[in-house]
Amino acid sequence: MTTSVRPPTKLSGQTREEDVMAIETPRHQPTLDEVAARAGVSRSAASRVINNAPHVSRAKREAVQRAVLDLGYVPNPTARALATNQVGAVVLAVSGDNPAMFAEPFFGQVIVGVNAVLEQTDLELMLVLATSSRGQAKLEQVLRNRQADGVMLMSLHGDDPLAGLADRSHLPVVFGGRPLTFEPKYYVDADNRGGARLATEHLIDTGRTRIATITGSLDEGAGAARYRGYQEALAIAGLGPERMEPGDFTEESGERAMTRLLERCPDLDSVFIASDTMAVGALRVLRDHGRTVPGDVAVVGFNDLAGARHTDPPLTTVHQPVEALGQEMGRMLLALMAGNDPSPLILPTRLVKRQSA
Amino acid sequence: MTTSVRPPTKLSGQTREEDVMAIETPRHQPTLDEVAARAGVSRSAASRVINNAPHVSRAKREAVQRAVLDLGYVPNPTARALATNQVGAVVLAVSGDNPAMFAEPFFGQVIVGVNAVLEQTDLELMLVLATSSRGQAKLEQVLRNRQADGVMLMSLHGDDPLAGLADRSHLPVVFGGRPLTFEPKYYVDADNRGGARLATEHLIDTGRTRIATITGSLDEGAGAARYRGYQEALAIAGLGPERMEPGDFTEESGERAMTRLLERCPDLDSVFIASDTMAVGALRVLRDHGRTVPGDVAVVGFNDLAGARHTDPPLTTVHQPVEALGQEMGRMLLALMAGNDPSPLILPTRLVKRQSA
DNA sequence: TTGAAAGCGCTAACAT
DNA sequence: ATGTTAGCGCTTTCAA
Repeated sequence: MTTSVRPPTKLSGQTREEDVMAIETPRHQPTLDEVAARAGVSRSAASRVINNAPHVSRAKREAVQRAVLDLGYVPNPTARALATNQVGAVVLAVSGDNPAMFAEPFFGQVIVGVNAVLEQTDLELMLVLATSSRGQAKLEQVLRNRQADGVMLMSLHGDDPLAGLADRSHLPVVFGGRPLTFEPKYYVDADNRGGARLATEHLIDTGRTRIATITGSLDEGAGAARYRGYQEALAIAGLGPERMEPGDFTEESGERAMTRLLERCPDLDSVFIASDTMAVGALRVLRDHGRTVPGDVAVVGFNDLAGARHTDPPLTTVHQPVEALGQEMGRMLLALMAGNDPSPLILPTRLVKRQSA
Repeated sequence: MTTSVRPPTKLSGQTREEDVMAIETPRHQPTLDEVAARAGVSRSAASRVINNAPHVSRAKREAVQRAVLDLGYVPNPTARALATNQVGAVVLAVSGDNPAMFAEPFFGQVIVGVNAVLEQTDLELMLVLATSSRGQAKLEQVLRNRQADGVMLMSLHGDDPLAGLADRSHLPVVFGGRPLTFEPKYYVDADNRGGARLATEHLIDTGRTRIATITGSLDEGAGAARYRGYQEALAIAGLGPERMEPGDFTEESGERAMTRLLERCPDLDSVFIASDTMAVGALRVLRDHGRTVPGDVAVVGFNDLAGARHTDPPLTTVHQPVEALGQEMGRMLLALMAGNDPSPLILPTRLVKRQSA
């Protein structure tokens, strides 16, 4: 009945504090001193046991362990952080101009991967959506204040300020994907260029000769790499001229680009599209223009989204191991934090053949 | 060239420490004592200014402010946390048996919403995927150790242990969605029951009389609520008997359920399906069985996923404001942490009419 | 209004 | 092997 300033957060107010005088009264987190007292040893001894450092007699070690168990002691991470200057957390920062972009399933998959490896450790995961200037400022705070022991950076655009931020922090940094303007020392990337080549070569192998492309944002690493893969495949096969129309990974841009492509190069017999999302838009435009797929025009997408199986016709596309990407980012960061010097990683992509090409 | 134990994390090793003797030498984070010294005041005075507490003369206040600016002082959050027992972070925990589930766009959207409101504050966002027992243990750690000042809990199943965990932590907790077994004091939910009624009533209004349903997991709040909405609409219209077949929100379960439904109730003229994902599977089964949509069978889904627009035919479905859900969860948690007593919230859903019904 | 001093809970250097 | 002693950087009594 008392109205306290602190929010009343019990879900079910069934037990009052006084009711329980039993052994289990976990209101108070025991401290290291209490453990030491209970075990009849000095605090440093207790500390040594807890961080299993050497120089502790077997007897004392066991006494401390018992006390820890009895008291249910858990070291206070904040105090430890203050003393060691290590906080026990890493941050995953996602760049981008549009916050909503983060809602794409891609990031969720990456997080699942990252989480899978972090789960094996005692590190916590902080998430920063550095999509607004406010978001960037927050990341800056986190890095400056060392609220994290390591950083993962994703989907940087052009000359993204985040790279500089992370660099200045002198924290271990791993990049997810390579920015355009420089090659980070530590990164995990999907083989976008190779995947695009695979896709284009598949078009070539199935007899197409007038192969167009709709690119993603060319100021992003992935967009540029996929475009280069297309160009390479064409060059190797001696199949110019290239027919390209830029998009920005959105469905609408896929529609617009396909429309323009149809105007500019009515003779095209196939198109490699740098994302499934754009491909969905492009398929609709093709249908509206009376072109059959894959009869008149073969289409290959990129990403292998869940929906790619259900387009009409089902989309042939390039699969990239997104969850593995997250896992490897996590592993690489752990390696870095352990003082190792891991190699950058490029994960293979593969073609998933369905009906559209 | 020196190989240190600490990972070398500079991206571009262009400047050596000695090179810069200029004003900008931000290697060392200034401490409060340094600010105080620079301003010629005591540490407590400086502290008061920084936390804009009263009892500081105008002169000193300004001196401190100048020193802060000069030195680029930022309080150390860890030290502050140790002293105040408030860490400046909140945790978003997602329950569920399958980690991969988190990859669904739903959670990304929620996070975008949560982030939008957290961005206005100095709070950091921690993410815990409590999908494995290890994940649950981590959440337990975080709560026990007070590594967060507040908790948001999502998609709890049946009698999820997370609820108890959060309760015992005595931290402010808000639920995203309502668990089945109890009604939390603070929650934000979408109007699942209302949405299901809307959907079913639409079927009724367009002349359907033999209306079936494919439910989601009935041990989840959303699944159960949508089923109840269907039942209510039928009851109000006097349109029994109900034709229901349980699913679990996955596409495969949608296929299976639709197949069984067609066997059990070959006369059905419409079906309300508790998720778009299941609806995709069901549409395929209907097509395979030669039933036209919406001619023979009208179909309404739930969620309004991005893909719902592109099914064949485009799916009529119930839209829920997912990003707003995240925002309101964030707001509610802030209110709780500020010592207020916010009301639980149910966000409206609405029917999006496309071609399938 | 002001400053001194005592913590917060832990780690680590040092002496024994 | 063990304990003592300083911190880590901040907040917060308390006395002046």
